[in-house]
Amino acid sequence: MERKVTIEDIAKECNVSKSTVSRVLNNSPNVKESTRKKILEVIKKYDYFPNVFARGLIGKKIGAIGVIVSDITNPFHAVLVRGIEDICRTYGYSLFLCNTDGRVDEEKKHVKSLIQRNVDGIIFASIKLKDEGLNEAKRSGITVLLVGRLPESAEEFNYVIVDNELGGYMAVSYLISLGHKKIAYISGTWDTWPNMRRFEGYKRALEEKGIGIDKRYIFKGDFTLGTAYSIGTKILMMKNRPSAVFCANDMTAIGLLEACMELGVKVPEELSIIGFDDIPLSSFRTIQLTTISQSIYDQGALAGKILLEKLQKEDNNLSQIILPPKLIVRKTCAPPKMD
Amino acid sequence: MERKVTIEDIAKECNVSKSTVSRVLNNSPNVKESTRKKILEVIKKYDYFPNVFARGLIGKKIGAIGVIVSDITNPFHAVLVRGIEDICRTYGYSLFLCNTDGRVDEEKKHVKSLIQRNVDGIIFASIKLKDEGLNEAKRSGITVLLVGRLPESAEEFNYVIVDNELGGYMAVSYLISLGHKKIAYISGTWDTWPNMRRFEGYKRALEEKGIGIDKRYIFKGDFTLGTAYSIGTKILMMKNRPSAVFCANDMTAIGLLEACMELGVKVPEELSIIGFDDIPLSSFRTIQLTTISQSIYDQGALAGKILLEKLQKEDNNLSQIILPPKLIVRKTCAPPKMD
DNA sequence: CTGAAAGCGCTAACAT
DNA sequence: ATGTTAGCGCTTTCAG
Repeated sequence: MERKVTIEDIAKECNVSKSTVSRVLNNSPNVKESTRKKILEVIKKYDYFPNVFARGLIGKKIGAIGVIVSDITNPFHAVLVRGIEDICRTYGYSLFLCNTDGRVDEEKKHVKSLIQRNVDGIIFASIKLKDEGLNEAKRSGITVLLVGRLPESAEEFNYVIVDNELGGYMAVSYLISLGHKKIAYISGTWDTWPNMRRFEGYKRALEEKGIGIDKRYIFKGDFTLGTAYSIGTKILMMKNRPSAVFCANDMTAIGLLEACMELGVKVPEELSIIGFDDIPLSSFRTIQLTTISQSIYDQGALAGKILLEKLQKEDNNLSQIILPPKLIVRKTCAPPKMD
Repeated sequence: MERKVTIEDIAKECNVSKSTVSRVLNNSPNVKESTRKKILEVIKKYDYFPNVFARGLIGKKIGAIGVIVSDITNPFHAVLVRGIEDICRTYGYSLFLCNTDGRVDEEKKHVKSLIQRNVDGIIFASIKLKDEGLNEAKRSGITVLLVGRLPESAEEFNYVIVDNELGGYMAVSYLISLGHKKIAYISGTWDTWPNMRRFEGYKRALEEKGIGIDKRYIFKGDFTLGTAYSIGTKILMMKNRPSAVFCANDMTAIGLLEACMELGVKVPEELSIIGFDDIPLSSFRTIQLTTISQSIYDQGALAGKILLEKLQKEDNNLSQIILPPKLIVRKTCAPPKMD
């Protein structure tokens, strides 16, 4: 448990004042090349690093950001966080992980704690349509960035998202192009940005092709496998059963898939299923889900990159990135059975 | 971007010195009850919290720990981290997440950075048999705790693990009790504590029942689905094919399952498969893997709890907890086909 | 029981 | 180009 070496120690060893050491630490140009070199050497020799707290105390950057997700156990969030963390590492940043389970009070607590810790930035991955934590963060002056989801009004925020409306449109258009007309939607948690946007896309595709929306084909889920499973069994027992289902996310699709398995309904022969997200699970050989890809990892990495660049350059311009979704054709969609 | 309220502000408002405020902040007994009450009130009124950096600067606890995993994308780690984080939240602690991809240099970097940040403790979830980062952390005087895996010599560390040898023994004993004799093992990354211990269990079960070890039935994998899949196809084409396979972890088992699916081998009728870990995926209706449960979430939560208790009580005794594994019977094991 | 003052390690004026 | 000094917010002797 060795005493930690301080800027003073380095200064002494080099016969300079700590200001000079501080200057080379902060890349000030006003240092003679020879002294800079020497100081750098000694720093290396002692494996010295500036004390984060002394720095933090005077309000400087501390090289850490917070990431708020609803549940790291959800593969979508895990992959997203991984993308962010990888970027953090290359920039020498550390990452505070916060799980909220989608609860506003937990989110607010986390935001408060992150503000106290004076993090340089916060990435929100599980924003609500109305989000208090977000506003609190904004008010504190911390740079924030949204990934994957948007709140009601996002004009004044940095964000990286994929075009969820377009994704929904693509999914349903694909189903239609296969010949489907009776296309159901199993929603995610209703009052949520991704669900809204995907549903918009669903409606647009149907309307453009003159198919029209049948309310009996719209089911309210919550993005979880369990709920989707029970909705699935209901759908499969309907008299005028849909021939295809657009699921609000992959977990929902997989829940439905399980219901099919349980009831002996063949996919895609008797029912086409398309999801949204492209989580790792969806490409498993046992699943092979056709879906709309969000490029989750890339989305996370891009979000991290944009935030950290912004931090380093002290760039206060807004970055608002909308990525295109991608149709991933696997094995759960086929033309409808003629009957 | 309101100015932050400091201890000075509170002191002024209460007509006391900041020392007194500091005393109530630190639960010193030497404060008159009435002044304490008043100070507490004002603190609440201004929603004041002590500056983390000023505290950190003088070497006090900062209310944060680091968690080092190899990959948060791996469901095992995601669940573990979730367990830890939930406990952190109830204790008001923050959590630094570190991914290493199992690389020693990355781990060392992370450890260094955590030491610099003066975290109160570090939880290692992906320890190597020989682990430099671990020793570095130990040397720095930070409280460390190991979960799930142990290094070569763990006498001097806190840990929470499950008995992996016993788990392996239970898995293989179960297979034997079903009537299997030709039992293969697909290993994890060989030079790794869980793999070693599980393999020991495999051997003990076989030897105790007088079956003996057949080297042709031992395959070297690496805990990943992809590798397991290719090993799987090889196993299925063997002339004297095993009737059951003990897989070093669930991902391996699922890889093998996929190979079976691809080659039309029926599970469990033609091949029994048992895994290890019980990740969420294993209980999916499409998978229904029989496996050895590690109670991952509980393990994480317990680890977090023990570490934080230790931190709060400044308890330096060693805690070494060995949890029992549990056999989870689902649908991938059956008696061997008679031939 | 309470206050004054020193000091944690660093940066940023301000001098030189 | 470099040194001196004040100060960030807190805890902790040391006095009273």
